[in-house]
Amino acid sequence: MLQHALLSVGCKAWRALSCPISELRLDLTLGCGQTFRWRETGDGHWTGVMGGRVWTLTQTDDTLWYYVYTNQNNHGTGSVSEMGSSAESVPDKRLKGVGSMKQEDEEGLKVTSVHDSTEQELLKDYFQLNIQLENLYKDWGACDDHFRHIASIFTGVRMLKQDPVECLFSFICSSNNHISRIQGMVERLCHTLGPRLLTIEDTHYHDFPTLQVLADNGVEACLRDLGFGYRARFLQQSARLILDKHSPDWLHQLRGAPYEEAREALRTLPGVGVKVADCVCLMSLDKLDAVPVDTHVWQIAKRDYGCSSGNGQKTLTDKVHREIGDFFRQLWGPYAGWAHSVLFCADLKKFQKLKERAAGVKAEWVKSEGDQKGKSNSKKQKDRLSERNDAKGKTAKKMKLEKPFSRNRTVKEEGE
DNA sequence: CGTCGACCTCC
DNA sequence: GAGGTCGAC
Repeated sequence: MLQHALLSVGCKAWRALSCPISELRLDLTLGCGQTFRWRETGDGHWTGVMGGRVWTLTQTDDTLWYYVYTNQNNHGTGSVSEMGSSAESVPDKRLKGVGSMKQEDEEGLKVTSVHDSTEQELLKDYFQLNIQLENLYKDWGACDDHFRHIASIFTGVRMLKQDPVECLFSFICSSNNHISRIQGMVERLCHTLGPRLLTIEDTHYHDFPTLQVLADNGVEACLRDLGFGYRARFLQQSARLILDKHSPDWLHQLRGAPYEEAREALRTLPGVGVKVADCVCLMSLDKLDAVPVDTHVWQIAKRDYGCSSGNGQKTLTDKVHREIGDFFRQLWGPYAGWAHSVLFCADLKKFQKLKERAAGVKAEWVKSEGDQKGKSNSKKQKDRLSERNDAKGKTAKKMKLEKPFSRNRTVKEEGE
Protein backbone atom coordinates (compact mmCIF):
# COMPACT_ATOMS: atom_id res chain seq x y z
CA MET A 1 0.00 0.00 0.00
CA LEU A 2 1.12 3.49 -0.81
CA GLN A 3 2.30 5.49 2.17
CA HIS A 4 2.83 9.15 2.79
CA ALA A 5 6.40 9.99 1.94
CA LEU A 6 8.84 11.03 4.63
CA LEU A 7 12.06 12.82 3.83
CA SER A 8 13.94 10.97 6.56
CA VAL A 9 12.94 7.59 5.17
CA GLY A 10 13.64 7.92 1.48
CA CYS A 11 15.32 11.18 0.70
CA LYS A 12 16.75 9.88 -2.56
CA ALA A 13 13.27 9.74 -4.02
CA TRP A 14 12.62 13.35 -3.23
CA ARG A 15 13.51 16.24 -5.43
CA ALA A 16 14.99 19.44 -4.16
CA LEU A 17 14.42 23.06 -4.98
CA SER A 18 16.68 25.72 -3.58
CA CYS A 19 14.51 27.93 -1.42
CA PRO A 20 15.52 29.56 1.86
CA ILE A 21 13.06 29.49 4.72
CA SER A 22 12.88 33.27 4.59
CA GLU A 23 11.28 32.97 1.16
CA LEU A 24 8.75 30.34 2.14
CA ARG A 25 7.29 28.93 5.30
CA LEU A 26 5.13 25.97 4.37
CA ASP A 27 3.25 25.87 7.67
CA LEU A 28 2.19 29.52 7.44
CA THR A 29 1.66 29.68 3.69
CA LEU A 30 -0.39 26.49 3.47
CA GLY A 31 -2.19 27.01 6.77
CA CYS A 32 -3.27 30.64 6.65
CA GLY A 33 -6.57 30.05 4.92
CA GLN A 34 -5.69 30.87 1.32
CA THR A 35 -5.87 27.20 0.35
CA PHE A 36 -7.89 24.46 1.98
CA ARG A 37 -6.31 21.45 0.32
CA TRP A 38 -3.16 20.70 2.29
CA ARG A 39 -2.79 18.58 5.42
CA GLU A 40 0.19 17.94 7.62
CA THR A 41 0.67 14.21 7.09
CA GLY A 42 3.93 14.00 9.00
CA ASP A 43 6.07 16.32 11.06
CA GLY A 44 6.54 19.32 8.79
CA HIS A 45 5.34 17.28 5.83
CA TRP A 46 2.41 18.70 3.88
CA THR A 47 0.40 16.58 1.49
CA GLY A 48 -2.13 17.90 -0.99
CA VAL A 49 -3.34 18.08 -4.56
CA MET A 50 -2.05 20.66 -6.99
CA GLY A 51 -1.91 20.69 -10.76
CA GLY A 52 -3.66 17.31 -10.96
CA ARG A 53 -0.94 15.59 -8.95
CA VAL A 54 -0.57 14.55 -5.34
CA TRP A 55 2.42 16.06 -3.59
CA THR A 56 4.15 15.89 -0.26
CA LEU A 57 6.27 18.91 0.57
CA THR A 58 8.69 19.59 3.36
CA GLN A 59 11.60 21.90 3.88
CA THR A 60 15.01 22.23 5.45
CA ASP A 61 16.97 25.46 5.89
CA ASP A 62 17.69 26.23 2.27
CA THR A 63 15.73 23.59 0.46
CA LEU A 64 12.14 22.91 -0.48
CA TRP A 65 11.73 19.16 -0.93
CA TYR A 66 8.94 17.73 -3.01
CA TYR A 67 7.67 14.28 -3.67
CA VAL A 68 5.16 13.56 -6.42
CA TYR A 69 3.11 10.38 -6.09
CA THR A 70 2.14 8.17 -8.95
CA ASN A 71 -0.91 6.04 -9.38
CA GLN A 72 0.77 2.70 -8.99
CA ASN A 73 -0.87 0.72 -6.18
CA ASN A 74 -3.89 2.90 -6.47
CA HIS A 75 -6.89 0.95 -5.25
CA GLY A 76 -9.39 3.33 -6.74
CA THR A 77 -11.21 3.40 -10.02
CA GLY A 78 -9.53 2.92 -13.34
CA SER A 79 -10.24 6.48 -14.33
CA VAL A 80 -6.91 7.74 -13.15
CA SER A 81 -4.66 9.12 -15.82
CA GLU A 82 -1.62 7.13 -16.78
CA MET A 83 0.60 10.12 -16.40
CA GLY A 84 3.61 9.32 -14.31
CA SER A 85 3.21 5.59 -14.49
CA SER A 86 6.89 5.21 -15.31
CA ALA A 87 7.62 6.11 -11.71
CA GLU A 88 5.52 3.28 -10.40
CA SER A 89 6.44 1.58 -7.16
CA VAL A 90 9.23 3.99 -6.42
CA PRO A 91 7.46 5.31 -3.33
CA ASP A 92 6.92 1.91 -1.76
CA LYS A 93 10.45 0.73 -2.37
CA ARG A 94 11.89 3.89 -0.98
CA LEU A 95 9.95 3.54 2.17
CA LYS A 96 11.02 0.00 2.80
CA GLY A 97 14.57 0.83 3.69
CA VAL A 98 18.00 0.97 2.22
CA GLY A 99 18.23 -2.53 0.80
CA SER A 100 17.65 -1.72 -2.84
CA MET A 101 18.61 1.92 -2.74
CA LYS A 102 21.13 1.71 -5.57
CA GLN A 103 18.63 0.47 -8.07
CA GLU A 104 16.12 3.03 -6.95
CA ASP A 105 18.55 5.79 -7.57
CA GLU A 106 18.80 4.80 -11.19
CA GLU A 107 15.08 4.48 -11.43
CA GLY A 108 14.70 7.81 -9.74
CA LEU A 109 16.98 9.46 -12.27
CA LYS A 110 15.01 8.00 -15.12
CA VAL A 111 11.81 9.32 -13.64
CA THR A 112 13.40 12.65 -13.04
CA SER A 113 14.42 13.07 -16.63
CA VAL A 114 10.84 12.63 -17.77
CA HIS A 115 8.88 14.63 -15.24
CA ASP A 116 11.20 16.69 -13.14
CA SER A 117 11.27 19.89 -15.10
CA THR A 118 7.50 19.99 -15.55
CA GLU A 119 6.83 19.34 -11.92
CA GLN A 120 9.49 21.71 -10.73
CA GLU A 121 7.99 24.42 -12.90
CA LEU A 122 4.54 23.60 -11.55
CA LEU A 123 5.82 24.03 -8.03
CA LYS A 124 7.71 27.23 -8.76
CA ASP A 125 4.64 28.63 -10.41
CA TYR A 126 2.33 27.61 -7.56
CA PHE A 127 4.54 29.23 -4.93
CA GLN A 128 5.47 32.10 -7.26
CA LEU A 129 9.10 31.63 -6.31
CA ASN A 130 10.21 34.10 -8.95
CA ILE A 131 8.94 36.81 -6.63
CA GLN A 132 11.52 37.70 -4.00
CA LEU A 133 9.67 37.84 -0.72
CA GLU A 134 12.57 39.12 1.36
CA ASN A 135 12.83 42.27 -0.69
CA LEU A 136 9.11 42.85 -0.42
CA TYR A 137 9.24 42.40 3.36
CA LYS A 138 11.89 45.09 3.49
CA ASP A 139 9.77 47.45 1.43
CA TRP A 140 6.65 46.90 3.49
CA GLY A 141 8.54 47.18 6.76
CA ALA A 142 10.49 50.28 5.78
CA CYS A 143 7.63 52.61 6.57
CA ASP A 144 5.45 50.39 8.70
CA ASP A 145 6.79 49.47 12.11
CA HIS A 146 3.87 47.32 13.02
CA PHE A 147 4.44 45.25 9.94
CA ARG A 148 8.14 45.00 10.58
CA HIS A 149 7.70 43.55 14.03
CA ILE A 150 5.04 41.09 13.07
CA ALA A 151 7.10 40.16 10.03
CA SER A 152 10.17 39.46 12.13
CA ILE A 153 8.35 36.34 13.32
CA PHE A 154 5.97 35.64 10.45
CA THR A 155 8.54 35.24 7.73
CA GLY A 156 7.98 33.42 4.48
CA VAL A 157 4.24 34.03 4.14
CA ARG A 158 3.59 34.20 0.43
CA MET A 159 0.60 34.18 -1.86
CA LEU A 160 -0.01 31.01 -3.81
CA LYS A 161 -1.00 31.16 -7.45
CA GLN A 162 -3.98 28.88 -7.29
CA ASP A 163 -6.28 27.47 -9.89
CA PRO A 164 -9.11 30.01 -10.35
CA VAL A 165 -11.86 27.38 -10.34
CA GLU A 166 -10.71 25.82 -7.11
CA CYS A 167 -10.13 29.21 -5.57
CA LEU A 168 -13.53 30.62 -6.54
CA PHE A 169 -15.59 27.67 -5.43
CA SER A 170 -13.64 27.23 -2.22
CA PHE A 171 -14.22 30.84 -1.27
CA ILE A 172 -17.90 30.72 -2.11
CA CYS A 173 -17.92 28.16 0.70
CA SER A 174 -16.20 30.58 3.03
CA SER A 175 -19.11 32.86 3.84
CA ASN A 176 -20.07 32.83 7.52
CA ASN A 177 -17.47 30.20 8.09
CA HIS A 178 -14.13 29.43 9.68
CA ILE A 179 -11.11 27.71 8.17
CA SER A 180 -11.56 24.29 9.70
CA ARG A 181 -15.11 23.95 8.46
CA ILE A 182 -14.22 25.25 5.00
CA GLN A 183 -11.49 22.63 4.86
CA GLY A 184 -14.02 19.93 5.64
CA MET A 185 -16.46 21.23 3.06
CA VAL A 186 -13.85 21.44 0.31
CA GLU A 187 -12.68 17.96 1.20
CA ARG A 188 -16.23 16.59 0.88
CA LEU A 189 -16.73 18.54 -2.32
CA CYS A 190 -13.67 16.99 -3.93
CA HIS A 191 -14.33 13.54 -2.54
CA THR A 192 -17.86 13.50 -3.88
CA LEU A 193 -17.53 15.33 -7.20
CA GLY A 194 -13.85 15.37 -8.06
CA PRO A 195 -11.97 12.63 -9.95
CA ARG A 196 -9.93 10.37 -7.73
CA LEU A 197 -6.19 10.56 -8.25
CA LEU A 198 -4.85 8.00 -5.82
CA THR A 199 -5.09 6.55 -2.36
CA ILE A 200 -2.45 6.82 0.34
CA GLU A 201 -2.86 5.03 3.65
CA ASP A 202 -6.63 4.90 3.26
CA THR A 203 -6.82 8.56 2.37
CA HIS A 204 -8.34 9.21 -1.03
CA TYR A 205 -6.90 12.14 -2.94
CA HIS A 206 -9.16 13.76 -5.49
CA ASP A 207 -8.74 16.56 -7.93
CA PHE A 208 -11.07 19.54 -7.67
CA PRO A 209 -14.38 19.05 -9.51
CA THR A 210 -14.74 20.58 -12.96
CA LEU A 211 -17.13 23.40 -13.81
CA GLN A 212 -19.17 20.96 -15.86
CA VAL A 213 -19.72 18.69 -12.89
CA LEU A 214 -20.43 21.57 -10.52
CA ALA A 215 -22.99 23.01 -12.92
CA ASP A 216 -25.13 19.87 -12.91
CA ASN A 217 -28.65 20.39 -11.63
CA GLY A 218 -28.34 17.68 -9.05
CA VAL A 219 -25.38 19.32 -7.39
CA GLU A 220 -27.33 21.63 -5.10
CA ALA A 221 -29.22 18.79 -3.43
CA CYS A 222 -26.05 16.75 -3.24
CA LEU A 223 -24.12 19.51 -1.53
CA ARG A 224 -26.96 20.31 0.83
CA ASP A 225 -26.80 16.73 1.98
CA LEU A 226 -23.10 17.24 2.58
CA GLY A 227 -23.82 20.16 4.91
CA PHE A 228 -23.11 23.08 2.61
CA GLY A 229 -26.32 24.87 3.58
CA TYR A 230 -27.33 27.83 1.45
CA ARG A 231 -23.92 27.83 -0.23
CA ALA A 232 -24.93 24.71 -2.19
CA ARG A 233 -27.09 26.76 -4.53
CA PHE A 234 -24.42 29.44 -4.97
CA LEU A 235 -21.89 26.84 -6.08
CA GLN A 236 -24.13 25.20 -8.63
CA GLN A 237 -25.52 28.47 -9.96
CA SER A 238 -22.12 30.11 -10.31
CA ALA A 239 -20.79 27.16 -12.29
CA ARG A 240 -23.93 27.20 -14.44
CA LEU A 241 -23.67 30.91 -15.09
CA ILE A 242 -20.01 30.70 -16.10
CA LEU A 243 -20.68 27.94 -18.63
CA ASP A 244 -23.91 29.44 -19.98
CA LYS A 245 -22.98 33.10 -20.20
CA HIS A 246 -19.23 32.88 -20.61
CA SER A 247 -16.88 29.97 -21.29
CA PRO A 248 -15.04 27.21 -19.44
CA ASP A 249 -11.85 29.25 -19.33
CA TRP A 250 -13.50 32.57 -18.57
CA LEU A 251 -12.05 32.55 -15.06
CA HIS A 252 -8.52 31.93 -16.34
CA GLN A 253 -8.93 34.69 -18.86
CA LEU A 254 -9.62 37.15 -16.07
CA ARG A 255 -5.90 36.89 -15.30
CA GLY A 256 -5.41 39.19 -18.26
CA ALA A 257 -7.98 41.72 -17.10
CA PRO A 258 -7.31 44.70 -14.85
CA TYR A 259 -8.08 44.21 -11.17
CA GLU A 260 -11.27 46.29 -11.07
CA GLU A 261 -12.65 44.60 -14.14
CA ALA A 262 -11.94 41.09 -12.87
CA ARG A 263 -13.40 41.98 -9.50
CA GLU A 264 -16.65 43.28 -10.97
CA ALA A 265 -16.89 40.33 -13.34
CA LEU A 266 -16.64 37.92 -10.41
CA ARG A 267 -19.27 39.83 -8.50
CA THR A 268 -21.87 38.98 -11.09
CA LEU A 269 -21.72 35.39 -9.83
CA PRO A 270 -24.16 34.32 -7.12
CA GLY A 271 -22.52 34.02 -3.73
CA VAL A 272 -19.65 36.28 -4.75
CA GLY A 273 -19.50 39.62 -2.99
CA VAL A 274 -16.60 42.02 -2.57
CA LYS A 275 -14.69 39.87 -0.13
CA VAL A 276 -14.83 36.63 -2.08
CA ALA A 277 -14.09 38.47 -5.32
CA ASP A 278 -10.99 40.02 -3.79
CA CYS A 279 -9.81 36.65 -2.50
CA VAL A 280 -10.11 35.11 -5.97
CA CYS A 281 -8.40 38.12 -7.56
CA LEU A 282 -5.47 38.00 -5.14
CA MET A 283 -5.05 34.26 -4.81
CA SER A 284 -5.65 33.04 -8.33
CA LEU A 285 -5.84 35.94 -10.78
CA ASP A 286 -2.53 37.72 -10.22
CA LYS A 287 -4.06 40.85 -8.73
CA LEU A 288 -1.25 41.60 -6.30
CA ASP A 289 -2.88 44.67 -4.81
CA ALA A 290 -6.28 43.13 -4.12
CA VAL A 291 -6.89 43.34 -0.38
CA PRO A 292 -9.73 41.11 0.80
CA VAL A 293 -11.39 43.00 3.63
CA ASP A 294 -13.26 40.89 6.14
CA THR A 295 -14.11 41.64 9.74
CA HIS A 296 -10.63 40.57 10.87
CA VAL A 297 -8.84 42.84 8.42
CA TRP A 298 -11.16 45.63 9.48
CA GLN A 299 -10.17 45.01 13.09
CA ILE A 300 -6.50 45.04 12.15
CA ALA A 301 -6.92 48.35 10.35
CA LYS A 302 -8.64 49.90 13.34
CA ARG A 303 -6.63 48.31 16.12
CA ASP A 304 -3.12 48.42 14.68
CA TYR A 305 -3.31 51.38 12.33
CA GLY A 306 -5.89 53.63 13.93
CA CYS A 307 -7.89 53.55 10.76
CA SER A 308 -11.27 55.15 11.41
CA SER A 309 -13.06 54.09 8.27
CA GLY A 310 -16.46 52.75 9.21
CA ASN A 311 -16.17 53.76 12.84
CA GLY A 312 -19.54 53.63 14.49
CA GLN A 313 -20.83 51.35 11.79
CA LYS A 314 -22.18 47.94 12.45
CA THR A 315 -21.44 46.22 9.18
CA LEU A 316 -18.83 46.24 6.46
CA THR A 317 -20.37 48.32 3.69
CA ASP A 318 -19.00 48.59 0.18
CA LYS A 319 -17.63 51.99 1.07
CA VAL A 320 -15.70 50.66 4.07
CA HIS A 321 -14.35 47.78 1.98
CA ARG A 322 -13.02 50.25 -0.53
CA GLU A 323 -11.57 52.60 2.06
CA ILE A 324 -9.79 49.87 4.01
CA GLY A 325 -8.44 48.39 0.79
CA ASP A 326 -7.25 51.80 -0.39
CA PHE A 327 -5.72 52.46 3.01
CA PHE A 328 -3.54 49.39 2.79
CA ARG A 329 -2.70 49.96 -0.86
CA GLN A 330 -1.50 53.45 0.02
CA LEU A 331 0.54 52.05 2.89
CA TRP A 332 2.11 49.05 1.22
CA GLY A 333 1.97 49.78 -2.48
CA PRO A 334 1.46 47.47 -5.45
CA TYR A 335 1.92 44.24 -3.46
CA ALA A 336 -0.54 45.27 -0.76
CA GLY A 337 -2.47 42.02 -1.05
CA TRP A 338 0.67 40.05 -0.30
CA ALA A 339 1.51 42.21 2.69
CA HIS A 340 -2.01 41.91 4.02
CA SER A 341 -1.69 38.14 4.13
CA VAL A 342 1.25 38.39 6.53
CA LEU A 343 -0.77 40.33 9.09
CA PHE A 344 -3.82 38.21 8.43
CA CYS A 345 -1.80 35.10 9.09
CA ALA A 346 -0.39 36.58 12.30
CA ASP A 347 -3.92 37.20 13.52
CA LEU A 348 -5.04 33.60 13.26
CA LYS A 349 -5.68 31.89 16.54
CA LYS A 350 -3.70 28.82 15.56
CA PHE A 351 -0.57 30.92 15.16
CA GLN A 352 -0.94 32.86 18.41
CA LYS A 353 1.90 30.96 19.97
CA LEU A 354 4.25 32.37 17.36
CA LYS A 355 2.79 35.80 17.78
CA GLU A 356 3.57 35.86 21.47
CA ARG A 357 7.19 35.74 20.46
CA ALA A 358 6.56 38.74 18.25
CA ALA A 359 4.96 40.55 21.16
CA GLY A 360 8.01 39.76 23.29
CA VAL A 361 10.38 41.08 20.67
CA LYS A 362 8.25 44.15 20.36
CA ALA A 363 8.12 44.73 24.10
CA GLU A 364 11.90 44.56 24.30
CA TRP A 365 12.21 46.88 21.40
CA VAL A 366 9.84 49.42 22.94
CA LYS A 367 11.69 49.14 26.21
CA SER A 368 15.08 49.70 24.68
CA GLU A 369 14.13 52.40 22.23
CA GLY A 370 11.74 54.34 24.40
CA ASP A 371 8.74 56.44 23.46
CA GLN A 372 10.52 58.81 21.11
CA LYS A 373 10.99 56.08 18.59
CA GLY A 374 7.32 55.23 18.72
CA LYS A 375 6.36 58.79 17.93
CA SER A 376 8.74 59.09 15.04
CA ASN A 377 7.36 55.82 13.75
CA SER A 378 3.89 57.13 13.36
CA LYS A 379 5.31 60.21 11.72
CA LYS A 380 7.24 58.08 9.30
CA GLN A 381 4.12 56.16 8.45
CA LYS A 382 2.21 59.35 7.80
CA ASP A 383 5.03 60.65 5.65
CA ARG A 384 4.86 57.51 3.62
CA LEU A 385 1.14 57.83 3.23
CA SER A 386 1.33 61.41 2.10
CA GLU A 387 4.08 60.52 -0.32
CA ARG A 388 1.82 57.99 -1.89
CA ASN A 389 -1.02 60.46 -1.87
CA ASP A 390 1.12 62.94 -3.72
CA ALA A 391 2.25 60.35 -6.15
CA LYS A 392 -1.27 59.34 -6.95
CA GLY A 393 -2.59 62.88 -6.88
CA LYS A 394 -4.99 62.13 -4.10
CA THR A 395 -5.79 64.30 -1.14
CA ALA A 396 -4.74 63.47 2.38
CA LYS A 397 -8.38 63.74 3.29
CA LYS A 398 -8.91 60.28 1.96
CA MET A 399 -6.68 58.81 4.59
CA LYS A 400 -8.24 57.69 7.78
CA LEU A 401 -5.17 57.58 9.95
CA GLU A 402 -6.28 58.86 13.31
CA LYS A 403 -4.24 57.70 16.19
CA PRO A 404 -0.58 56.87 16.16
CA PHE A 405 0.63 53.33 15.95
CA SER A 406 -0.34 51.74 19.24
CA ARG A 407 2.55 49.96 20.82
CA ASN A 408 0.78 48.31 23.72
CA ARG A 409 -2.08 46.66 22.05
CA THR A 410 -3.24 43.35 23.42
CA VAL A 411 -2.83 40.12 21.62
CA LYS A 412 -5.99 39.14 19.89
CA GLU A 413 -7.82 36.42 21.77
CA GLU A 414 -10.46 35.41 19.34
CA GLY A 415 -10.72 34.39 15.74
CA GLU A 416 -9.73 31.26 13.97
C1' DC B 1 -25.52 54.82 1.12
C1' DG B 2 -26.41 52.21 5.41
C1' DT B 3 -29.30 48.88 8.21
C1' DC B 4 -31.78 44.53 8.82
C1' DG B 5 -33.20 39.81 8.42
C1' DA B 6 -32.56 35.60 6.20
C1' DC B 7 -29.73 31.88 4.72
C1' DC B 8 -27.28 26.54 6.75
C1' DT B 9 -24.61 24.36 10.07
C1' DC B 10 -21.46 23.96 13.76
C1' DC B 11 -19.47 25.19 18.32
C1' DG C 1 -22.36 34.38 16.39
C1' DA C 2 -19.17 32.89 12.54
C1' DG C 3 -13.40 35.35 7.87
C1' DG C 4 -20.42 36.74 3.79
C1' DT C 5 -24.00 37.67 0.38
C1' DC C 6 -28.58 39.05 -1.13
C1' DG C 7 -32.77 41.52 -1.27
C1' DA C 8 -35.78 44.80 0.75
C1' DC C 9 -36.25 49.26 2.91
